[in-house]
Amino acid sequence: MTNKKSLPPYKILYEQLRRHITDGLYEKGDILPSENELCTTHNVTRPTVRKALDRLVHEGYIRKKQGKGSIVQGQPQGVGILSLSGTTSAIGKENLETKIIIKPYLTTWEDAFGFPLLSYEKEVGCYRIERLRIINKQPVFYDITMVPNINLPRFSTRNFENRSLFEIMRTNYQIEVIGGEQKLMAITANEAMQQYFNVKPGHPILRLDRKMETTKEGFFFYSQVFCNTTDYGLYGTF
Amino acid sequence: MTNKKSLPPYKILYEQLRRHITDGLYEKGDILPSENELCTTHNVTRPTVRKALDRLVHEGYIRKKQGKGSIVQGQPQGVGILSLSGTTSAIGKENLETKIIIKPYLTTWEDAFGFPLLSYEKEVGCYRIERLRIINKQPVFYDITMVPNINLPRFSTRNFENRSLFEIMRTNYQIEVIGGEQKLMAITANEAMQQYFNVKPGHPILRLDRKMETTKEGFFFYSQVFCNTTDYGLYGTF
DNA sequence: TATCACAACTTGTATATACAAGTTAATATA
DNA sequence: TATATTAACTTGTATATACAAGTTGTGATA
Repeated sequence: MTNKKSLPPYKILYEQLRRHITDGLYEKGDILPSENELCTTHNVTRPTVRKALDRLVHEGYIRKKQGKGSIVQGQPQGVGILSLSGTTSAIGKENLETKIIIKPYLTTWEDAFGFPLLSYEKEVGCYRIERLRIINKQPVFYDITMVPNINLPRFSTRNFENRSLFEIMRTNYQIEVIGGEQKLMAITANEAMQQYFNVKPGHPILRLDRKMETTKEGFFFYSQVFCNTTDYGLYGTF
Repeated sequence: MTNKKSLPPYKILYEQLRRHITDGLYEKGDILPSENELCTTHNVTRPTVRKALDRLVHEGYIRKKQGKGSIVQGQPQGVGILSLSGTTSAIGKENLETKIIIKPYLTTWEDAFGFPLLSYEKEVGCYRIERLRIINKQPVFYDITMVPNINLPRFSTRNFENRSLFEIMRTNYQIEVIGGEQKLMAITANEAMQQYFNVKPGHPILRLDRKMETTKEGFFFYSQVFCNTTDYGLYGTF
């Protein structure tokens, strides 16, 4: 909360409502307080409230109905392909277990999953982390993330077990994902995938390569997610 | 243009700017006229202009930079997984050829690709169409679309060859896609896919099942897209 | 010619106000 | 008790105005 006061009021309201939804204070189907009510309780005017709500609409948290209210959609689901969420918020914490296969370590870049790197990114090296996501005791996602080594104190000593990388970036470094690019393709399982997902050679695997753009100018990070979609496809709303 | 006059001014402006971008009047990197300039030329006020521009930002057409201007990003790319675009706008018309394998015909529903159907949807039956999308002479997408038979005069006689279904819905029926749900998974090629994509058994295929929600209340349509991603993965920004 | 300061532009954020259009609740009447 | 009408709520759309903060261009000066 150290720098919350410096945020514009519409962002404060947006954050609070978003957190209320993701924390379950509002459930799917609930109706948020009306715009007028939010004006009163937050001491702002209606255009400010509407700007916060519009962003919640844009990100899939709520849906508005003229004359009725703002209806909670619940948390947008689907691994980041459809929203800015990371895997954790896509699947939901209660069903997802994150296992750190390789803790973050500082290294030089391999390629950034096919995305071109800028020269200063190459210079600073990156933290590389490998994780396995398990849903109901079943390995479903294997992902590799590379984060450039730019002003990330104590990054490699943080606890990533069962925590969202997006949340860690956001709360510890004030770095928020604001967009990015991604590529999707179907491949067959290589040996690492066969091992992690316990599947046979030839098993189809979904691969998602992503370049995340952030609020910190010139700071991108990269991830590659392999998904065994036999039991859990990727699902999302848009 | 028959009902353009009944649209609110911010939507008219949004539509015009969107079309200017998709038609290539503005190219990636160009800067749109300033907000003040758009106020003058469209005889509206700045909040109205900003609402139109905000929607363009939201959909990935432009990016705003404080003090500088609204920078054109070009058309958002990536098959619908990341935006409301259909396949045609995702890949770009010049590289994409759409071949109608089975013209739209009225039929009863098979299941809607795993999405539950409402009883009135079952009652009215649907138009089913199968298409093959070819990029640089190479079949890449095979898709099946089912559209409920609700007030769609002359639907089955329209020309879908090399045209966007989204555009046809939009211009002929004033039905716009406003969101939806989708599922993604990796499978191996079945016999139809082996034939259409000219691939061997066991070849990995990306499957995308979608339920489109529209501006017409209670009107959804459904599609299932199979992608051979060997040469063309799905790409998008978000 | 280069540099600095300032003006003039841009977008970002916000208040205030008003009316349109949709939904729901309350009240009157049959 | 049921129905219809109206009031009171909701979101949708818009104008007007003001100041903050970022970027760029212009003019003055060294």
